[in-house]
Amino acid sequence: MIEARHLRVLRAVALTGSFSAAARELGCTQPAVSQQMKALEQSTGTPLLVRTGREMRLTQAGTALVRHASGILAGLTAAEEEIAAIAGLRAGRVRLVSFPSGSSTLVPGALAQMRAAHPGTEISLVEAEPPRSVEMLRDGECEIALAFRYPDVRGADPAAGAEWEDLVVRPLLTDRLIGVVPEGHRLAGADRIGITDLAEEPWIAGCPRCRRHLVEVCESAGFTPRIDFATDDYPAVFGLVGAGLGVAVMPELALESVRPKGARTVPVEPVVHREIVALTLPDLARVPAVDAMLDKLAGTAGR
Amino acid sequence: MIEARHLRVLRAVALTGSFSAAARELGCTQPAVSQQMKALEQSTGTPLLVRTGREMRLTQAGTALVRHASGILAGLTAAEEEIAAIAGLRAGRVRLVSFPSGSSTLVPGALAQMRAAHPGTEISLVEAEPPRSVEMLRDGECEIALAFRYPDVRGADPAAGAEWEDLVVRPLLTDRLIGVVPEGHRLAGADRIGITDLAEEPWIAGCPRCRRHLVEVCESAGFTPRIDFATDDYPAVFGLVGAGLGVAVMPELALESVRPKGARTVPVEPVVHREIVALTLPDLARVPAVDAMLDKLAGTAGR
DNA sequence: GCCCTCCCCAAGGTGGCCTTATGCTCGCCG
DNA sequence: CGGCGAGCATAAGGCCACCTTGGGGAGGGC
Repeated sequence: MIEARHLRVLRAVALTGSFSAAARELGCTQPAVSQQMKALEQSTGTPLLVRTGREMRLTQAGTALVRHASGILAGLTAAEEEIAAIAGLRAGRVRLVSFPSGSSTLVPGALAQMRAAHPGTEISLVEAEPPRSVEMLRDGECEIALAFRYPDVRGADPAAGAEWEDLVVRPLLTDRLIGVVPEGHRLAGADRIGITDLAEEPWIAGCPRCRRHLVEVCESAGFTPRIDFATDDYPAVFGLVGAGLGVAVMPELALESVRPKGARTVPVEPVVHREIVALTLPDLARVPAVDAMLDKLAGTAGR
Repeated sequence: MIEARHLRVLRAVALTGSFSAAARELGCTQPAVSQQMKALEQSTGTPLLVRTGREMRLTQAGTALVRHASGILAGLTAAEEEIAAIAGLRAGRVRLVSFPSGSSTLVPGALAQMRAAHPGTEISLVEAEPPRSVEMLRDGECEIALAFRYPDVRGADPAAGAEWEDLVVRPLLTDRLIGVVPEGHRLAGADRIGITDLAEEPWIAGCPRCRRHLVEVCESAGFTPRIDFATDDYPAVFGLVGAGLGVAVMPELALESVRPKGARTVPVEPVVHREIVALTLPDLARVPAVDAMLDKLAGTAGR
């Protein structure tokens, strides 16, 4: 079983023509070179070097091995360089999965920072809502999943925290839910409204996860919301609310990129927070490009 | 510094998808694989594997390394196979240097045997007289040198034995010198003649080495030969003797391939032996093709 | 003839590698 | 829901490989 170390030594010997010179070039002592060559000859089972006293020559097998060695060692250094490029952030790919309102706000800034700081890296983005995005992360389809979670409302959902316990959870920012009512609504001009003020209204809910949380919040406030519509699309929510079909709550982050046409936003009490986090696998968190991207995401979220 | 052993293990892990399966395939235990992979990740400085609990996946750096590994390991096995072919006599080159009367008698038979026994080997032949052929051997221009030597006549030539003391000397056969006289010579019909019978004759000597030995033999017999001609070419010796220009002695081996035209051969006393040997370097004697060729030479000489 | 270089050899110490044994987690199944 | 098997990590122990130091021998150059 030929080892790369043997080939490096053999090449040095073939190049310099002596054990001592090879040892100097390799930064070790001459007996070390001598032993390596003996070991290599033993592992190949045939003499590779001819010691004539004055000079060191290669046998036919030795020249054949040196001929192969150049290619093999070139392949090895190429591999090492590619790995080093990935480790040194001169290359590397990060596949990011984000939910829609995250990809429109957090991601672009972080992506720009990443591209500026490490031009060699490639960041790709796919949109998916949290349950699916975490699945993708576990299935190896991405390196980072942006997700969000709501705090336990009734303490009855231990799975919310346990769901990610084997993942690296990096908090990015916390936004809050804002009420959305039609322009002509009786509460449209209020400074703030209580959630119970909307108990009798028809609701327009968001994604399944948000919808479930909305129900929990309302139920802990004492009522069950009547949900007439559900859509992931925030402009659609505004459209529905603006058409007077109901009320809604919406993450503050979503407001940054959607114009509330025909609707008014009003802070809601009690304040409901939504925590936005970046998720990755423990091993992937140690990958430089992933780690750097997490930093950029956190940095973008911090501002 | 990536080692070939690491790549073999990594490839097995990537192929099987688990450490245990890789260990079974490699014929070692699972902790061994685990340690190897840890060492490899440490030497590359970046994670290569993602342990998700259920399955083992590669990171980008890992896939890059596996991609390189296939080429590197292919190169290594190719090198090992070529070496094994040389070691197993399915390939290999032996450059033979012989003196003329050897190459016309010993060499052809040995070469035919070698070709029959090991068709993959290549044997080349160059002619050179002993001092030069040994020099070629030492200079790496051949692997085997056929040479001859005469026993010490006066014990005054320690160099004759010392000349080859750092070489492997393989005796092939011993022939003897035969006297050559013109057909009409007074001793042409003798059963055998003493060397002193030729003390007053003009001599035709051979190569420098043979000539020197002739002088030594004659001087130890009590006279100094008068050498009128010297030539390496045995047919020329016969021609000169046949023309009555002198007498000569000649190795018995040379008579096999030269017709003694116009001259008669007569055994000479005291019998003078010439030892024909194959020379090689100690390291080269361990090269299978060289060793096999030495065997064939000895085998041919034995018959 | 002396010296320098180069190689081999032997001995000692250190580190790596493999093994066995053990604990843990996860997924499966009765 | 608890048992169970598979798979990985870790720790400890033994062994081997490797490197270093020190000494000896041989060859070439001044």
